Amino acid sequence: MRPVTTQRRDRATIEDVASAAGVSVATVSRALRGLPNVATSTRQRVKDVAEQLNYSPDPAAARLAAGHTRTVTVVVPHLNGWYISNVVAGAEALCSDAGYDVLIVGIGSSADFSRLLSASYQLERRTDGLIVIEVPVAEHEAESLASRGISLATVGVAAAGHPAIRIDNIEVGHIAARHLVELGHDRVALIGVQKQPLHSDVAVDRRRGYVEGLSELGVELDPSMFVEGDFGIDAGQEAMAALLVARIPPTAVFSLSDEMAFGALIEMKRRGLEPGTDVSIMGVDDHAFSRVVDLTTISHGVAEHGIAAARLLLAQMARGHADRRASTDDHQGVDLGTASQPAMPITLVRRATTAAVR
Amino acid sequence: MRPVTTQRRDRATIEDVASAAGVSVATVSRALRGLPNVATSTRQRVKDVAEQLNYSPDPAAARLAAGHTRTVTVVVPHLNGWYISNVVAGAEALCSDAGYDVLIVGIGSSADFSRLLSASYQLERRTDGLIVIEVPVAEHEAESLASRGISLATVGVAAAGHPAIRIDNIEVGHIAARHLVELGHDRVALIGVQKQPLHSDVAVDRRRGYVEGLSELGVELDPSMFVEGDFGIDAGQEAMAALLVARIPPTAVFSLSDEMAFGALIEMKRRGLEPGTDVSIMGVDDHAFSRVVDLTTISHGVAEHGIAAARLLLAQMARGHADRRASTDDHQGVDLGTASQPAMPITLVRRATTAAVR
DNA sequence: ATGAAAGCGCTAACAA
DNA sequence: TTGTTAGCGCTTTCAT
Repeated sequence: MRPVTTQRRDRATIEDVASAAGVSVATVSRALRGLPNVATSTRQRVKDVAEQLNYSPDPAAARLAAGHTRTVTVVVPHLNGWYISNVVAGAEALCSDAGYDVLIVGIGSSADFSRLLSASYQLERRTDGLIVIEVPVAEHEAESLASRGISLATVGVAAAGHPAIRIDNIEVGHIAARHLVELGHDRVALIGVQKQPLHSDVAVDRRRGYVEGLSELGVELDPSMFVEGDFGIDAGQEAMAALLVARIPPTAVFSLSDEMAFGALIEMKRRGLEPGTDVSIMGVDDHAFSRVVDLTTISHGVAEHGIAAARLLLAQMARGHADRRASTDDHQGVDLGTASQPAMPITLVRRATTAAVR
Repeated sequence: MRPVTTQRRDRATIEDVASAAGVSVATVSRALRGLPNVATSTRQRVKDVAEQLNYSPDPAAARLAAGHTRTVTVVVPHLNGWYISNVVAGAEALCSDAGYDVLIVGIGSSADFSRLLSASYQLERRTDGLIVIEVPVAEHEAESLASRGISLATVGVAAAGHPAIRIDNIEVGHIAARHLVELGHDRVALIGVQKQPLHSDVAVDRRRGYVEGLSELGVELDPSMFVEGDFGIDAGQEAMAALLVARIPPTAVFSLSDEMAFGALIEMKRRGLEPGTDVSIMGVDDHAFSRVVDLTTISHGVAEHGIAAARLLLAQMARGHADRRASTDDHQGVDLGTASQPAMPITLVRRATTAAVR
């Protein structure tokens, strides 16, 4: 019964490997990291010894010495929405396959985000890259990141000079307008006018596209038919309640998110109204649950968005490495990130909650 | 146009603070970390200087020197289920408020988890504590963690000797049995027999409680009425389809998760069956959308579970610190973690999908 | 209460 | 191709 004192000294260090393989630590480091200028035979021997000793470099030591962290940070407004969880899932899978640790940070307000970026938080000492999901990034923030050597890819929002995964939200609005008008609706509402704490421009764009689409199709707008919503279920229910008591209620409503549409559905049921028959309603997201209630919606990738963002980020970080290796000299910081990717695909999914006006 | 070479040398180090405050680095370190044996005046001065210099310690350096990481790792089977996302959300919030970085790792198979724990991954160099959500932890794994000084708290699964947040899943089964039998059902089914890649015992326990409850109430069991399901929507739909084509279909079904119940609902609608009227169905979780379809379910905390787990973990880690500080000598590793917490509360939520048998 | 100095385990110049 | 060595920025004895 040995006195378990501490678990000190059972972990192999680079020196153990070096002496066991009969080379210097520098060679071990090079060999294991796939750097050039190592004889194939040496490299193999080192690898074998390392494996046998169960060695792998201490991340903290490597970070301290090398200056980068092999860590990516995923920034989200919250983790309990369907869309965001799925994006995170996709991003995490790819990053961790690529050997990166992935940190996650939930942002309650834009103040939280500033704090994350504030000099004193030492973000650049914690992470090599950021995947920011639906949290707006101000121009000076984007620049600050670039100048600090932190790579960035965004999802659902844009950041000047950095790659972004997004869908064409204007087009989303157009599609909704077209679909509803084709069904003969002309008293149409919208749920989801900005009211979020952390406001991105997805709401703004979808709305704009909707408005544009409607007027192009000659449909008159009634501003009172545009109601607030934070993209959650409850907001949707409240919004629908407000719409249904209007002097002249809408015959169709476009909800900027499926979740709000679900709330709206609750309210309709409460009032004995049949979706599609009494009032048409459609959302955006193709939430897993939309199929359950047969909600017409506009579908886009989810995990795909996370994967795509991760891919861009990884590429950017790899490029950064190369750069650093190549030119120790100047290059104006802010040109990283080939920016604007093509918009991700979206498609209208016609289901039962929208139908021709009676 | 200065040659932006690199962003080197604008970050304050502990030495900058030391010299600016006219003390040694050791004193700065003590002062800033709230250690004893620092004159109040000195401490204040150091703090002021640090603030002014926008100093904060480099995490990698601190980790390397101190041996712990101020990082907690959340381990999940996947991130796209409603329950798990919410648990993660709660845990993340608490841990990051406590000043910990939170890493997230998605486990595809139990092999992935073993890899995480394998000596060569150096988990103890990456994290101080683990929150494991619905990923089974083998006994030797739990011991290994304890001996390596990694704290552990689990959610939805147990790990010998470590605190766990859980609900009484046997009781969940009992509640379901009682509810259905009280409504007069006696041909009852169950959806969700284990079929998951990473199988915990929640399914086993719920089922067992259900079976027990039913027999206690004198209801006969038909094994063919127990069908597989991986807790997702599609599985629920398939399961329900199978049940409905049985020679004698059930009059009520208990789905081990709300999501599977949603799938079942789809199938019922597809066949023109009315939930509650034609067949009663209930789930477990009180998923956000259960309200939308008026699903009877068994509710439990969600974010609360994550928060509770985080709380236990933080306490444990704090205790670990104290221990280390107090006795540099022996103490049998595996006694950390006061283990078994009381089960978290659960409640039956009666809604429209269950009703008295006709 | 404070300081000096020895690492923590690795990476990256620079030499050889 | 390989080895030597100077850090990276902090924590922690051990002195004082």
